[in-house]
Amino acid sequence: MYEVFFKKLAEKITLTTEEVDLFKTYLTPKKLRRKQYLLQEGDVCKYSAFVEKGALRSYTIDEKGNEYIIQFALEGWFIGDMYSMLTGEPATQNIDAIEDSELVLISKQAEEEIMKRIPKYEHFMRLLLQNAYIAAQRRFNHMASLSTEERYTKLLNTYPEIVQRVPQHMIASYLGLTPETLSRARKQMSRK
Amino acid sequence: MYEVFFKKLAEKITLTTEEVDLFKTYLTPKKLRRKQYLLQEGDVCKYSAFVEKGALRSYTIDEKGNEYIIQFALEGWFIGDMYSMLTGEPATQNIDAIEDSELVLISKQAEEEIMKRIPKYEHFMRLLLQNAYIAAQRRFNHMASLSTEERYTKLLNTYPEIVQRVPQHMIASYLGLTPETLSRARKQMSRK
DNA sequence: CGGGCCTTTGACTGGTTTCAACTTCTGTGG
DNA sequence: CCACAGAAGTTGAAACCAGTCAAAGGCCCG
Repeated sequence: MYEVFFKKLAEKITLTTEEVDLFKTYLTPKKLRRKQYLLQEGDVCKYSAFVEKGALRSYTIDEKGNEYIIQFALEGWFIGDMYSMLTGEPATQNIDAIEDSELVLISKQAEEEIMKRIPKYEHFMRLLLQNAYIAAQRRFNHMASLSTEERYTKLLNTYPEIVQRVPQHMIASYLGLTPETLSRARKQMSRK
Repeated sequence: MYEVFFKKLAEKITLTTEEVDLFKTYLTPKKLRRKQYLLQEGDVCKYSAFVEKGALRSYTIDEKGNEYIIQFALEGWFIGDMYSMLTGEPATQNIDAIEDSELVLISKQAEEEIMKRIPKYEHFMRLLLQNAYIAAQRRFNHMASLSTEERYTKLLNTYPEIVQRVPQHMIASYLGLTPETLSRARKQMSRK
């Protein structure tokens, strides 16, 4: 149980078997069916979720019903509405499963407890957040400076798994495009 | 010396006077004139900088010479090319001063040392990164879902200081617009 | 006081969105 | 296992928003 999760931790920090056992007492497994919500806008986000298996997305919806995908999470990724979790305010994001998925849930209190008792975990989270922030900056920059085709190509090269497993209209949303525009860009590109 | 810096730390963690003294041995003050570079694309980023006074920006430049502003940093903010600093690879970002500024520099090694000797500092950085990441997600979302005018209004409400102190064409770049488009949007808005 | 940078304004262009129709794929129930 | 309904993807035409290029005015700084 929780293999992927502890493998992920092991990439950055080393835990004793006692620590692993202690750690596990704070974790909750959860399965999600395709299209099932982990979090709906308006609810308070109580858990950050680690993906053991499957694929999720987080997104917001505006007044007109348009979806804006913030993040995908495949195996080995964390997902959650950090702002809602931090402040206890209602979430602005929705999170649901793109495929049948298996998650590891960590509540806010659990996370704090773990960090207190296993400080290495805070170190791990700092490194993780650092990478996430760098990636966010880079994504931002690409969004601003690259053309439609370049953005799609970049995604294809950086995260081929995502492009393979996620429906195209969600990819479009993630890239800040309409499905029609992405479809046309792909057609254009295939002519080469 | 370093008043703003330690006030910032005190918002999240409490240091003893001994710890403060120890901390100071790792810090380097630096003054920057308006338009002076802290970091140029191609150089390796050796320091993260904390702004005691003044205003800086980080940005990238594409082949055509267009600038894309990633971040502003006023008093109390950190700035640096985290990716370059983390990996030791040449920076892709430029950082320069918008006003005459006073900085506190922390080298990568210094940072690691401090975290080892004062673990509370790693806690502080985790919280900081968490907020930075949340802000980045939110900015991203606004970029995708809001109109030109709404984006400008949002910035005006969230960071009025930035809009006041930073030249308009840099605001435009930060919002992902040309200076002309921002100028027209402002005109439009003033008609109300 | 002068020169250069910043901002504004105008005309034109082009890429993206929007709306609508059609095709293809998928999964669910009979 | 097939049939069918809904979802996903494609294609076309028209409208629109922002970008580009060019020029003029204003303001700041040396």
